[in-house]
Amino acid sequence: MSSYWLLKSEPSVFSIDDLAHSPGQTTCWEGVRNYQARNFLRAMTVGDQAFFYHSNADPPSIVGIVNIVKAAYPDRFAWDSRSKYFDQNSSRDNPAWFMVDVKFAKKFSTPLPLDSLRDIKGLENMELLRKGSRLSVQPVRKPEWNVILTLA
DNA sequence: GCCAACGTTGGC
DNA sequence: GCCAACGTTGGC
Repeated sequence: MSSYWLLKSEPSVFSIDDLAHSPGQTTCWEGVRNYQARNFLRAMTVGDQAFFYHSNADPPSIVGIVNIVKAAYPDRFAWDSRSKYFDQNSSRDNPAWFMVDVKFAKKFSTPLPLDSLRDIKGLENMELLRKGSRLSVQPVRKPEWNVILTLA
């Protein structure tokens, strides 16, 4: 039984087009530095799907779908002192942070702006729409997934 | 640019 | 263990 997720990225840093133009249309999803988000990353399995969300965008929107193609493994950027994701508390012996690999699956012909999702029936409890929600990796319930697919 | 919401840090 | 201070996220 596969699961559904939502991944946030600032398009000025890494957009869905960047992913589509990456080698093999695949990238590692590095830089998650929040424990709850990390735990969701570790719960992912190959075959899971995720919405690709553009945060800090105009307008912030769900823009497509990616597939999880590699389950969680240590985030090596946490070990790189030159990386902005460096964390001295993460060691090779005892990694604190993890990443998965995601592959481009689909770009919606029309993005779904955050604002347009707020009054959609069936999305009332979606994490993305919760006031103050900041999780960059979040689970999506199957009914929510299906509602959004229908919209797209 | 503002600021609300949230997570983390560290003094006590 | 509490909580104030601080830093970050991300919508607006």
